[in-house]
Amino acid sequence: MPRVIKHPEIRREDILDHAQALFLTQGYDRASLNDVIASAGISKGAFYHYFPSKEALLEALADRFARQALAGVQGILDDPGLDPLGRLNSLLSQSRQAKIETAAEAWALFETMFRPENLVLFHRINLAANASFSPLLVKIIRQGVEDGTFRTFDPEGVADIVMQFGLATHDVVAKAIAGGSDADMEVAIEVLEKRVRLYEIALDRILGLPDGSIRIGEPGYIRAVMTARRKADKAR
Amino acid sequence: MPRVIKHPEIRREDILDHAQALFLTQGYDRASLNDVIASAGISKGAFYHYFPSKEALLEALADRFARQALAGVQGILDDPGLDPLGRLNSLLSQSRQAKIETAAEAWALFETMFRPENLVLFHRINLAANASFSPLLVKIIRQGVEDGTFRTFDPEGVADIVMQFGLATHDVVAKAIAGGSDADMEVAIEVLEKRVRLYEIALDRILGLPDGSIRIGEPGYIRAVMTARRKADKAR
DNA sequence: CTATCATACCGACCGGCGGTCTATATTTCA
DNA sequence: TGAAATATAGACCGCCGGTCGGTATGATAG
Repeated sequence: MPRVIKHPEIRREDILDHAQALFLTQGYDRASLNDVIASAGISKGAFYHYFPSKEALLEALADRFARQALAGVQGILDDPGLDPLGRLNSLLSQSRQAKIETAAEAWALFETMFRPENLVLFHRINLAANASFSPLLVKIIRQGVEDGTFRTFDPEGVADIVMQFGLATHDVVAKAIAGGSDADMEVAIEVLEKRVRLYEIALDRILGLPDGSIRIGEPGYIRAVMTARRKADKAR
Repeated sequence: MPRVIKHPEIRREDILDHAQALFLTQGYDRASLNDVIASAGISKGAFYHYFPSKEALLEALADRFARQALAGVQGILDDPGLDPLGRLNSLLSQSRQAKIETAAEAWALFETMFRPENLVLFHRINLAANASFSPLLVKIIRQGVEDGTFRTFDPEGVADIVMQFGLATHDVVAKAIAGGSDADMEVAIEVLEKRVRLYEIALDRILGLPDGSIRIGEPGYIRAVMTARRKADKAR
């Protein structure tokens, strides 16, 4: 039987792909290394040739996630068509408004990301994302402070709060999505929209802006994700 | 050899004590069940008589933590000597101002709590603490809204933000403590105090209070913890 | 074309893990 | 006092992440 040898980088990405699928569905702890190598169709020796440990695999996966997420938004920083407030709003609504047609994917992600068995994976991704997003945010806020749009004595701190709110929003969305009946969903949507409004106003005031300046995502997005969920449920 | 049989509840607490010591020093994943039972001086059979799994042990530990933490503050809710703002401030500074003489303990806790291997343990504790603290916070904020001290349309949301800030502060403290030289420490203290001031002002504005109303802990607390750290370092 | 060597890969094997199970000791109380 | 309920012991199980000696493959130099 001839051994199939792919280009090293492709093989590495291959392993990451299979690991991602398994980790997201079963969790980092529950998906064993044997599962990963079986899924990828390689031997243990091959795996340990590319990664020094299961832990390192997790780390690489988190890095890849963060890099992909960052790639989608880093154009915002230098977009000459936007002022600082516009940039901040673009960044805040990016992941949400992006493409409503992928709401089903968004649901799948939310559904898996906040399951407790994915805590470790999620935490790593978060660390990596934080490390790449935070400087971007800080730059935007600094630009705004310089041109007088924003008022704050601690741009890094505000950036941290923005990241916290972003994460918390995802958390609330995940909880809303987890709900059962249609009535539950409507209530959850209301709660969620109230929460998002609170975060918007909070950021307005922290940055010394008039209420209504900051806009986090489209309200329709939540309903779109929920509808995608309903469809996915029916399909089962 | 006569078998020593303690009162069931005492035995359970005993196991929790030993597990706590091991989990906090080595982390939940690294400390094996065998380590726990060896430390507690019991057999595997005895352990599984009291807990259905290692996971359940973790859960019980988190619950105990949360219960202890809550016990220290629940008197605040009904303290007739405090108005809503006073209650909120008491709650916010409680864990910090409490007893400066235990700064060494506080350092030990911080030092261990934020180590990555304790992520799982810490997350559980946090969930449990959140579940018990949040209703308390919501009640206080509602009281304030009713008597006109606070202005917000989403008390639960504000409570969530308060919890977020509290956690983030701990995180920043932990990072500050992790630093190396004395100069590093001074810088870290400055950053931290700036951050706390930001959180205070943010909460002021979110709740429609004049700047300077909310007070999160004593500024001296941080320095006290840092000093305790320096002592502990020297002792080693 | 061939010898050489680093790279890519294989899978049996290892210690230790969380958890199960059967047997036994101890307590409780009719 | 004796039987049922509770508490404890520790050998054992399947599986996990990781190691290791060995083999196949590809690039390079003579």
